[in-house]
Amino acid sequence: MSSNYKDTLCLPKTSFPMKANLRAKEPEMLEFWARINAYEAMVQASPADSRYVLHDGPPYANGHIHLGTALNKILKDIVVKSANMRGQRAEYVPGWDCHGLPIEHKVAQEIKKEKLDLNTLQIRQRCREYAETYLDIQREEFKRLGVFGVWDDPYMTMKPAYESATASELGEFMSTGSAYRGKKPVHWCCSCKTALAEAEVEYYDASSPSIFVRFPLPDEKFAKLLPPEAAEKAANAPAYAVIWTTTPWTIPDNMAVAAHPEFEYSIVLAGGGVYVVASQLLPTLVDRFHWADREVLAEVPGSALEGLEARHPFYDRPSPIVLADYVTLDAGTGLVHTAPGHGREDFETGVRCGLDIYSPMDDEGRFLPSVEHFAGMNVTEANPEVIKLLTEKGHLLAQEKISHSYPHCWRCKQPVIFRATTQWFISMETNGLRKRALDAINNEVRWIPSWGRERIHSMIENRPDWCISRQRNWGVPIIALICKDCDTAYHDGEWVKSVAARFKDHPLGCDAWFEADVKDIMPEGLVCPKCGGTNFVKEDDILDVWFDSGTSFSAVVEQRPECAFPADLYLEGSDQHRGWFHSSLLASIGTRGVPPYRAVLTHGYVVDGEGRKMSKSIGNVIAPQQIIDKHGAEILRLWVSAVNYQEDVRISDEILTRLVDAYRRIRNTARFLLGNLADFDPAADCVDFGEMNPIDRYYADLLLRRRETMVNAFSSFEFHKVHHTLHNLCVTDLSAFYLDIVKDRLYVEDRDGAPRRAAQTVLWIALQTMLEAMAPILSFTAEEIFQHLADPLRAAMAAADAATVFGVRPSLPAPFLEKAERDRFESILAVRAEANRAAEPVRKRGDVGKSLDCSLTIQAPEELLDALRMDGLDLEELFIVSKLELRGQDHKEALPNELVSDEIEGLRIGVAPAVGDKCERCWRIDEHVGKAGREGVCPRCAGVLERLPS
RNA sequence: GGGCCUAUAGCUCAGUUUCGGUUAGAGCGCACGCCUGAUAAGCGUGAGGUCGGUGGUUCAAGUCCACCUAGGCCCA
Repeated sequence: MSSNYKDTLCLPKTSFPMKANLRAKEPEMLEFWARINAYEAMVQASPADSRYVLHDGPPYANGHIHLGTALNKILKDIVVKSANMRGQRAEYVPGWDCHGLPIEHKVAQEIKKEKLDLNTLQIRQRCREYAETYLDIQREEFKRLGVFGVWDDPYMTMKPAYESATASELGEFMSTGSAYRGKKPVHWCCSCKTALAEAEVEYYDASSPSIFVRFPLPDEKFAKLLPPEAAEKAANAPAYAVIWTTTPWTIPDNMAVAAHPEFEYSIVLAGGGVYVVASQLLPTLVDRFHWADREVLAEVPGSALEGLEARHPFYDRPSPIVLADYVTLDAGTGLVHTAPGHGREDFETGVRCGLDIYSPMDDEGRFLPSVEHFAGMNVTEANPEVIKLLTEKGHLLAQEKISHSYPHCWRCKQPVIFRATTQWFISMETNGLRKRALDAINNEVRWIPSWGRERIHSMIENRPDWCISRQRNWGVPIIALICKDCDTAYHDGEWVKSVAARFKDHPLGCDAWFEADVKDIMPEGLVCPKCGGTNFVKEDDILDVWFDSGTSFSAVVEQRPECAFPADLYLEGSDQHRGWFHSSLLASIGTRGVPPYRAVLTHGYVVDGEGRKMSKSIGNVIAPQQIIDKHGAEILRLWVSAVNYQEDVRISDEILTRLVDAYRRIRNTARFLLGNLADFDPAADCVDFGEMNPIDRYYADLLLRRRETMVNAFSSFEFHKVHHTLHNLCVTDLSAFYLDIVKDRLYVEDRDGAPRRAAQTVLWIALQTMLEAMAPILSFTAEEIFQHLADPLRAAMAAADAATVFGVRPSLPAPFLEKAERDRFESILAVRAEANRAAEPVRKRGDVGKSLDCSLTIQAPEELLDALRMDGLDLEELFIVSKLELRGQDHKEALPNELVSDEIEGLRIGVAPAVGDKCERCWRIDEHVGKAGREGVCPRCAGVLERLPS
């Protein structure tokens, strides 16, 4: 009986399922998008004359994607999709970084396992295949995330055209004179006869000799550091600076002694000599050197020692004292033996102080014939001989053995040495590269967040010249010819570019260089400008992979029709201030004079729920695939949108569980809107704001304001603001307020009557607002909603032929309500909140159940009563009660279950069960039920039933 | 060891800039109710915070300064 009238209601109707079943649905949606080419449809729906160029930083084609790469790609996808949704054509050309050591390593391991002996071209082919394999794997993984782009035509740094562009940019640096050949110490394996990159070096403990050596210090200026009486005592004793080293074999290549400018040094009279050592280390040294009767003559800061001329302990040459702030007091003497050809810091000191970068060794680590005492000896052989010679000269103060962490070759496990080698560099100064880059950082690029500016600025400010050469196979060759007779390099820029141009037309790109005979490459009649020789060999170094990716502006942004130089945005993790942002800036400033990007956006790292980095050893690594398998890629996308990615972002089971909850809420809200819009045709049924009641007007305006907030948040890349706004919109604005309020009207009133159509008009605005905000983030769900829209709705939202939500460009009006009207309505909502509070104890007692059971009496000051008496406002509807009465302050008797408001001065609310019978159709309680000619229903419902078509 | 960054309810975020100024906010989750016409839904109420720590400036500090702790990125 009670359900007799259910069929006469307009209840929601939709085929949109409550349960998302993302794991199963997402692959279907991806297929659908591929079939209709949704990416292309999205791009084509945006005008070509308003472009937005996000240039993809290429991930390395090795291994599976991880949460960091997923975060990065999803952020890019949100940027691209939101740009299109706002009407800017943003195309996305994904790329991969293919050359370089990690791949060459893996391939080398395979080759070793298979016991093969391959030449350069064969190795390169294996590397190429390896990169392709992982590129394909990653491409599928990225697509699975719902990321849109030209996946069937990505850029790759190993494609012939790309390699040609890279080599050509090198030619440009050669032309301007910025590129040069120079010396630099690198890790060197004497048994493999090769340079090793940092990644190829393994550290483990080894035993080394540890020796303390005195360097004669016969400098007149030294005596001036002593007070007069001390100088007298020292007058007849020879002076020495004392150093410590664990690599005796580098003593022959010593060029200086380094002191820390701020440490205090003691000048000590002991054993007939005057010694300089760091004061703090003196006690340990006294024991070690058995200085029983020592006397400290003076204490001076390291800076006072600068420029004193010590002498090499066995060669007749100076070894000046220089200053360096890497000197420590952990061990040794506080004075550091400096061999610029054999250590990284030593090298930098050498460059800074104009020392010779001296490293007279061959590829096997044997001293050259020119080296007195040690010619032909390798490191192991030279160590005892150096110690022997120092002992003979009387300069060895102590000798021990020490076990410490020492670098070894990853391949042959032998200890490695530092050796100065010939490398190629791009000068930071020659053409003012450093200064121009710093200017661009300060004036021409927007850094988001703003501290990115300072970070990259200090890196560029302090970096040494860019070493662009690697002694490897898998990369773009450094195009140059080396004179066999005098080791001079020929690298004319135009010639380099002409060789680079050939790579474009070779099926394997720069393999052209490796397979070519030098005769076919060298310019006709080339003569060495230095020695007049004509015997040249090809340079066999390759380029640093950062040079490869750093020239993507040339290979991709300038060339692809989807892009335009300079790019609007580069978007990567904050590690790329040193990496890709850095190399791209130098390459572009160096060859184009302008930065390659207008803005640079960085995101943080993905860390676990406690803020710790993910690592295999801690066992806290979460793979994207795990999350996709459990929750779906959509939840991962929602996570990206929810967190503030400018800082490190946390992920954990709890965080994901919360996001699943949020997802369900958003989905259900959309479902409710769909259900209640099933019979709505915007073209025919929309009601003007001017004809709506105050509730509809307020919420229509509120939705438009929320939309404005979200559109702005997208523009400023504050996606977490979009997320919070969208979620609050669903939870509070819609579910807890508007939807709850207008359910009555939607279900009960005349299907085609103005009151119901007005509510639907607001729902229609809500749905469009949601779809617009969801599409870039919750792409799968937005599309699913779009596909469930009834035809008239879809036609109203998109061009008639739009087959995908990404073809939609909603046109909604700006917010329209005057502030005064908003404020007035909000003061009424504040009373509503108090009414809820008042009803709670009555409900707890069981006197009333749902809100509609209640009858409210509101007593308030006249001013507030005026506000409540708003034209056209049905307070019973707004408060969702069956009866509501207002009364003035002059009433003194207490109200039933009275609540005296703490929040609003003078407000009292009484709550009682409403009087009358429950209308079987609308469930309101009314005194006139059954009295309007229909059994069990109120007069309002009787009227509606009367008008129903039979 | 150096440069840059981060720290506000169990979780995700507001509030800090240009102006330091009532009782530090939201949503989720949680607890307790209600509803059964959004139903593996929906509504209501409530309890949760020494604003990482210490010290300083000030009439007044989540907000400004110094130091410390924990964590992250990049270097050494």
